[in-house]
Formats: sequence, C-alpha cells, structure tokens
Amino acid sequence: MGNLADRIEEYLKQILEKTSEGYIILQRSELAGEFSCVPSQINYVLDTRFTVERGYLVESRRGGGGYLRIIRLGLGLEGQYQQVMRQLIGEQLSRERSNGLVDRLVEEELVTIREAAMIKCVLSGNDLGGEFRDWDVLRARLMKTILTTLSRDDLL
Amino acid sequence: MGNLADRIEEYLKQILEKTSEGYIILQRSELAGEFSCVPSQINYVLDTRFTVERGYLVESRRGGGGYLRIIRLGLGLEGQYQQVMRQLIGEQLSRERSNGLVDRLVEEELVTIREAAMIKCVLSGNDLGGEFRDWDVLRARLMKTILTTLSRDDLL
DNA sequence: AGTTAGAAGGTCAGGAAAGGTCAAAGTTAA
DNA sequence: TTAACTTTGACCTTTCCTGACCTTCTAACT
Repeated sequence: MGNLADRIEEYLKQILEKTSEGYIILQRSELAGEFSCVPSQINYVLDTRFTVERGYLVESRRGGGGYLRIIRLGLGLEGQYQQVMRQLIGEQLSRERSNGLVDRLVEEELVTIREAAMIKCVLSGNDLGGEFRDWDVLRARLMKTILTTLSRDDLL
Repeated sequence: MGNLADRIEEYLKQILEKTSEGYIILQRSELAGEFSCVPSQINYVLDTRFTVERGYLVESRRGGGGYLRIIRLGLGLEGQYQQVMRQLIGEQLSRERSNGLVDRLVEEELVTIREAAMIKCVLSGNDLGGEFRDWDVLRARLMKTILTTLSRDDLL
C-alpha cells in the first residue's frame, strides 16, 4: 500500500490520533506541497478515506485564510452504540420506531432530555404540511445525521 | 483563524465584552491604523461579522467628529427572547442567517454546543436532496418549532 | 447666511488567496 | 482485458483585502 493516497491517509490519521481536541486543521495546498502532488489529490483522499462511514467528518472554508478541518467521530463506547443505531435505522424509519430509539438514547444517557425533545420534534415533522412524500425515508436520513453529529469527538 | 478579518472581529468582541455600556464607540481610520490595513477593511468586518442575526447593531456618523458605534443586542430575559428570535427569523430563513442565529444562541448560553451542532446539521438540509422546494420557508418553521421545544419549562 | 475646506465614514469593483468539481489519463488487480 | 482505483490539470466558487472615488458633516471664513 505504498501509493500516494494511502500515504496521505496514514499521515493524517497519525496526527489525528495524537491530538486531544478531536480534530485537526490544515491547509489543502500546504499538505499537497508536502506530498508534492496537486491539491485536488487531497480532496480525493478526503472523499474516499475520511467519510462518515469510516468515522470522520470534514469541514472546510474557502477564501483567504481558508482551511480544512477533519473531525474524528467517536470510536469508543458511544461510537459502537452509534454504529448499532445506524443499522437499526436502515433506509426507512417510522415515527413510532424513531421515538423508541430516542427514548433508548436517553436511557443510555447518550443524549439529554432536552436534546431528545428536540430530536423528536424535528422528526415528528409537523412543519412540512404534507409537502413531503417519503416521510419515513427522510426521518431515517435525519436521524442518521443527528447521530453522526452527536458522536463528534470535538463536542466533548 | 489567522486572517485579518477574524483578528479584527475578535479584537472588537473582546472590548465589547469588557464594557458595561453594551456598546463601544470608535473611529474607523484609527482602528484601521492599528491593524495596518485600509479603512474599508473595517467595513468588511462589520458587514460580515456584526450583523443583526449575530446580535449586533452598527451605527455611524460621517464628517468631522464621525464615529462607529457597535451595539450588542441582548436577547432580554424570561421568555422575551422567543419574541425577538421569531422576529429575526421571519417567514424565510437562509442557511447563513440560521447559522448566525444559532451561534448567537450559544453565546447567550441558551443552547449548548452539542445542541447547536445538532440544530445546524438539521437545518443545513443536506438530507433532502432537491426534493423540497422552499427550503428557506421550511428552515424558518423548523427553527421556530425547535425554539419552542427548547423553551419548554419541563425540560429544565 | 452662504461658502468652502477638511475630516470623517461609505461603496464598489477588481485582484488575490484559499478550497471544490469534474473528467480524462494513467495504474493496478482480478 | 477489463473494471476499479489513482493521479493530474483545467476551470469554478467563495472569501478576503485593497484602492479609487463618493457622500456627509463640522468649522472656519467671508
């Protein structure tokens, strides 16, 4: 596995391990410079290796003083639970089931009561007056993004 | 965050924090001098960082003895903030504006960082591809419902 | 009172400094 | 020999910074 993408991946994961903040910040062009490659190669690495499925979140900002921010998603106890949850959710999620899941998250003390109330109110979807068709699909996607957000290591 | 605009923003917020009046008065050219930049850079910072959504009001006066006045808008106590927020949200709400509002809720310690991240990720709406049309309208409604939920007395 | 010079701040367009996208060309593994 | 993965480069969007030019206000001088 000596190819460029793998080496960049390795390098990033290494500094990501060492940090206690739960994230690292870097400049795309600078990193590209260190590995003597084109900047878009960095995007390739980020797109293929630092995905949510693999436990990472990437934020960025353009313009002068722009940057890349790679955030670690929890791999510990909470992270495990998060993976299980994702499988439980699947492609569709009914309102009853989502409420059940959220209650369980409260019991496990992974979310507060306030957070739970918020999640439920969003997932209840009283706001889209019939304008959306595939409710259960949307609910599943929303639930997943929320779980992802909650497992961000930089929010602890 | 090493760029000039960010540094000026931070500087201004710092002195704004320290003052007890709730506002600061300064001279554009003087401030520009301190940061060795062109005066219009100050306008850029004010236009992009000290907006109403983020809780600031900027007044100014030209001519001899002219000045800039940056006012920090409080959200008021005991449920008043709900009304203020609703006004700011209005019927439609862009992503930029909603992020500004959420940041402000954090600053006022009305929501936690985790809650803020969750709200942002829901409102960013990466989940409903092009399936929904009036995004800004939906965002406004969601934001209001969330605020209502968060201010429920039984969640404290 | 009217005029005018100087002292503020305001606007806008253009260039620079990031990062993003996409498709074509090159590699590698089955 | 394909099919999947990697690498590159041309072009795009967003954000920042500067400078030239404009508007408003005060004060001093008719």
